[in-house]
Amino acid sequence: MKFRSIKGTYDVLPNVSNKWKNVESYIHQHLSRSGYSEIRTPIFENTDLFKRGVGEDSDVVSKEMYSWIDQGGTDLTLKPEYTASVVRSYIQNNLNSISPISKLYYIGDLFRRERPQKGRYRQFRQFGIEAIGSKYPEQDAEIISIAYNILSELGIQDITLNLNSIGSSETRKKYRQILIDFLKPNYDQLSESSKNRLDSNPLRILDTKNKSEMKLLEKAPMITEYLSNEDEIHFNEVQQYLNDLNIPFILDTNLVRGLDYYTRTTFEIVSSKLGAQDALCGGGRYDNLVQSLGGKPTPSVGFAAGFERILLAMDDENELVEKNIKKIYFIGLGNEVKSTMIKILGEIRNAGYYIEFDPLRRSIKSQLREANKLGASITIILGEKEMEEQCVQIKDLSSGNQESAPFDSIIPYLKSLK
RNA sequence: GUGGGCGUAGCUCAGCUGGUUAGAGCACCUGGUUGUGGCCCAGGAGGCCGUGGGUUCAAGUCCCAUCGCUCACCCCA
Repeated sequence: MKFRSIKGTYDVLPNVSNKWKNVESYIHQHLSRSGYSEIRTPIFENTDLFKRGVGEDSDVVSKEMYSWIDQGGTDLTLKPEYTASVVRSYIQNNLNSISPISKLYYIGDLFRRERPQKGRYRQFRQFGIEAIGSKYPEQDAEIISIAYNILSELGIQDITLNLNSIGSSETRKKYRQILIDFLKPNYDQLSESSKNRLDSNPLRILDTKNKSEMKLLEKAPMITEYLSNEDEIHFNEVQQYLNDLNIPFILDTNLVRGLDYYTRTTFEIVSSKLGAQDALCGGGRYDNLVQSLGGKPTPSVGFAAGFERILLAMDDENELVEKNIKKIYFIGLGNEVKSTMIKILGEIRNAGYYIEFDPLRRSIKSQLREANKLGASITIILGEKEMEEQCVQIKDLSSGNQESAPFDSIIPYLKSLK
């Protein structure tokens, strides 16, 4: 086969597109009910936006972005994450002047050139929310609870909320040195990648999966011990509100996120139903991002969740099923009938019914089989006989009963069936 | 970028230690009388056995390479 979809991309085929649509519409509903408004930003941005926002040393920026120079010499990048783009728009459009708090959500496709595996694609879909403007812990708690509730209401079982605070940037600077001081004497026990990170980004060593490293880290000093007074008060309040909301969480002092902009609260929701890529959702507070992208200092919190992983983790039985709508199948027989058929079909469709016809000019037998396969409950049959009498046959497929109806009373007849 | 597993019909897979015209189930199409579905029955279509090379009298089967898929490392949603 000559052409196939690019590695790490996939087609959403008709048999699953409904599932996507249902999940998306549920998310739209839930988020607007919570007072969040949708924002859509372009699929590509200036490369520098992500370098500055996400961090030049992060893996995402340093080796996973789809970037190119366009014909005008501009360095562009397909969005590898949404937050930087939303914040750029927030600043550019002065959303702060409309309200001191902007509650935004998004649904869209992102691009990262990673090696594909279960739950990880090069073009993938995320939804997420950003609350820009509040520094208070109840905002953190709300964000976390929205994420948690959406996932559990979608019927995903075995979800766990992991929570941590990585403190303010000053706290982190202090802790960073303490961690380095702890790891240096154990340098030989570190993996290659951790050795490399020791200077560039030692905190990332904390969420290693390497068993011997994990053991070593059990004795490592925890970041939560070094939080400033204010960090700690904030963190305690977040936990208290989550308790008030009855949202179970696990404190995970090794939870350090990969994007550089996070401050204080970080969290992640994982599911055992996934493979190695078990994070359904991740997020946290980013109090410095707006400023570092050129806006006024504005505290913010948000999260992002991956659609592919949600669909993987969703119980098929808990699928949000579409209400059974009555389908009508129009059977036309013979050439003389076509133009009348098209006309009646249009009228019925305009009246709001679900109706389709056979564009292959197949036999009545085939058309009835097709109607049956599609799960139609009614067929309307129009052949030469009916043309002479200016009527159609309306057949109920479950009972097999069939009655004729004159052209001008088809819609009243259909209405009487309800 | 590194490693493991796997590539036979649209889908899920058989094909024993290399040996005749490559099979099944599901799906698809047609028919079971002249214009009536589901069930059933009969028939049909559909395969460069991923690709290229090698070993052999003989390769879907063995070897090498290559491409693709997949899982894991890594990273993250």
